Amino acid sequence: MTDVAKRAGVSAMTVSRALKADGAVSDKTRLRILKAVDELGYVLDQTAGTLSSKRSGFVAALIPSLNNSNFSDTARGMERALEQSGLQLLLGATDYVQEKEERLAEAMLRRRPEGIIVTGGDHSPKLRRLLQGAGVPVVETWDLPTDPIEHVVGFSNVGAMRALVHRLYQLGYREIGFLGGAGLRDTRGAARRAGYEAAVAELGLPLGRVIAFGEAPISMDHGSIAMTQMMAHWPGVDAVVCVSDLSAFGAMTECQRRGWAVPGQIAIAGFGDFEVARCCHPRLTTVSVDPMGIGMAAGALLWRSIEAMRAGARLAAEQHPIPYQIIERETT
Amino acid sequence: MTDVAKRAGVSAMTVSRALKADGAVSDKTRLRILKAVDELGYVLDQTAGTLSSKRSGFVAALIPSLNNSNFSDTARGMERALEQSGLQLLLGATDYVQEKEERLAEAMLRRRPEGIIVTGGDHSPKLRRLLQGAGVPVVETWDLPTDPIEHVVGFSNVGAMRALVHRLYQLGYREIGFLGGAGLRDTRGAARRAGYEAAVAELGLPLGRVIAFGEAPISMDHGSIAMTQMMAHWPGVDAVVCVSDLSAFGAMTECQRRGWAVPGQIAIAGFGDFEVARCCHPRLTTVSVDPMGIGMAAGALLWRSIEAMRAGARLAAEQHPIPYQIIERETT
DNA sequence: CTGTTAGCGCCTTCAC
DNA sequence: GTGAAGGCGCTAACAG
Repeated sequence: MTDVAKRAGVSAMTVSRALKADGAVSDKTRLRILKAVDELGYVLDQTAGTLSSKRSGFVAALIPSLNNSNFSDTARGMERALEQSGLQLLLGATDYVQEKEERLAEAMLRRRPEGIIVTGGDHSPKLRRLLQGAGVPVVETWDLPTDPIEHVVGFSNVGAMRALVHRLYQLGYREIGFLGGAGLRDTRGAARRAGYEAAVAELGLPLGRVIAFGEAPISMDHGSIAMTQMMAHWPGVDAVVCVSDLSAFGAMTECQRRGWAVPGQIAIAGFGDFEVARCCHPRLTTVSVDPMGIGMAAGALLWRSIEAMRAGARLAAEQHPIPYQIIERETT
Repeated sequence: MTDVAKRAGVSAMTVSRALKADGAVSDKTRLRILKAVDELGYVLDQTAGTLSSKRSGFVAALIPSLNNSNFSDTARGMERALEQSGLQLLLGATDYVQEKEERLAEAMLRRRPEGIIVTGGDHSPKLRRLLQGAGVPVVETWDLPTDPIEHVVGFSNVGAMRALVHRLYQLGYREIGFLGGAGLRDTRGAARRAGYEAAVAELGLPLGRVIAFGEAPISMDHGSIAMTQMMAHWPGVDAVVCVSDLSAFGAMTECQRRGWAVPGQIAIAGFGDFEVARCCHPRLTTVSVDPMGIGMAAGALLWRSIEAMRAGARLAAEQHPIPYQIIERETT
């Protein structure tokens, strides 16, 4: 910066101002400075800026998986909401593993983010302490935790899956199965299973029609294998709901390969409204949860909270429920 | 850090050492320090550490899209390769837009990454200058640029698509079409189209069987629409190759909806070996390009280059071609 | 194995 | 609108 200053015939302080959006520098001086910057190929060292200004200029977001359009849409929503703020979004993928979430959060916090967004409401005690002690706003997404850390933007996975099963009941299905993952890594998946179990109990439907295997992320292949197992164990099942559209798609193609008519012999419903659900043949019934809306709401809330914090205030914790919607297509 | 030091009865410097993996501190002292760290909820400020040590501890990777398993697998490969290095990987998505790639790269460089990985070999002149002037190792991936910035890990998209068309010719197809995007945003997509055009010219097949519309990212829906257009314009086409498996899948489901037999009436091949290509019915013929292998090779190469740089040396530019493979399944 | 000193590159604060 | 002084929190370098 000193080199640039010398070349432009000003002080380093003036260069610093010229490189800020709102720096009070005359147009003539700024032009001279920008020319020097360009000639020298100078790139501001934000690391030093962060240290002296105590503003890192970024927020961290932790999502379970990059390669899941639900979460990457959420990330795009956050990016869009933060566009005007000047804050950069730094993403980390936890691979559905709490321990990795913890390590990643700590790595982010060492770089002093001005806010942090996490997925779900189920975190290790250490992570909760870390986030609460970080002194920056926190938003939990994709869930409605009973004991939130601070802000929340999400929906009830239990409620959404429960509503789907009730709808299938209305449509006349009487022996409804569930395909999902084993293990508790995917806490939203576990909540959806709980919603399924609550619904079949309420409706007096036969219990136990559950195939749970494999760890998150549950993929298309899982759905294929789980479907085969389901029909082997419970040949009378007339509809299956799946933890996500990906496994629902795998289940459906398995039916097609085996010559089981969908929805004639067996109905299938997914969760998440992925592109494959809209495009496949027949098209999948599913639950749409507006992932980009979650991201935009979370980003906007975090930004308001950061603005409050910069002004020395503190935004009271907010809860934003996001609506979901059952989308009936051709597989039911 | 001073607070921690006081509590542990040592100097700040000793705390700093205790928090590094290889710091020369006695076990007894370290234990006392870690206890104080825990009690105070202290989190190291890496921003200050970066400033004084001149090591930011992260590398930047720019990919076109997060929600594309090819690129997210590449990212996972890079992460795996960098695991032992202690470097954190920070991802940025360019959405296939050069201007956004440029902005993102500059934002990353302001944070002083120790290395940078970009996708493709086609960048704005300003970005090239920026990367060359950054003084850190650069790896270009997913392509074999004729004029690389420094290191390269990739394959020829032209060659891979050309090989696919030649294989279809061997199988007996004589009127082969191409479905892809319009515009040049997706430079790899443009290269694949060039490979298709080279092949049909070489083989003396009828030219012009190309439907190009829509901007990247080309999705399943694009494939459906493009397929309809293809059959309207060129009803004699007996095989289509697609810029990616996603559009190939959309094309196939469109055929199923319209009652066009695949592969009986029309054969379909995709590109990228996405999960949907392995799982759909019938299964898609495609080109597999080992995205995780690209990521691991790129990450390993970058790490060697960073190690050399830290030792005051400089690794000569390397080119790593990654093999691709045609996978014949049920749609051809 | 531990401590002291100095400085990383920028921005806050104050002065003019 | 511009400049000077000082310090952000840490680590390199050197000393013991």
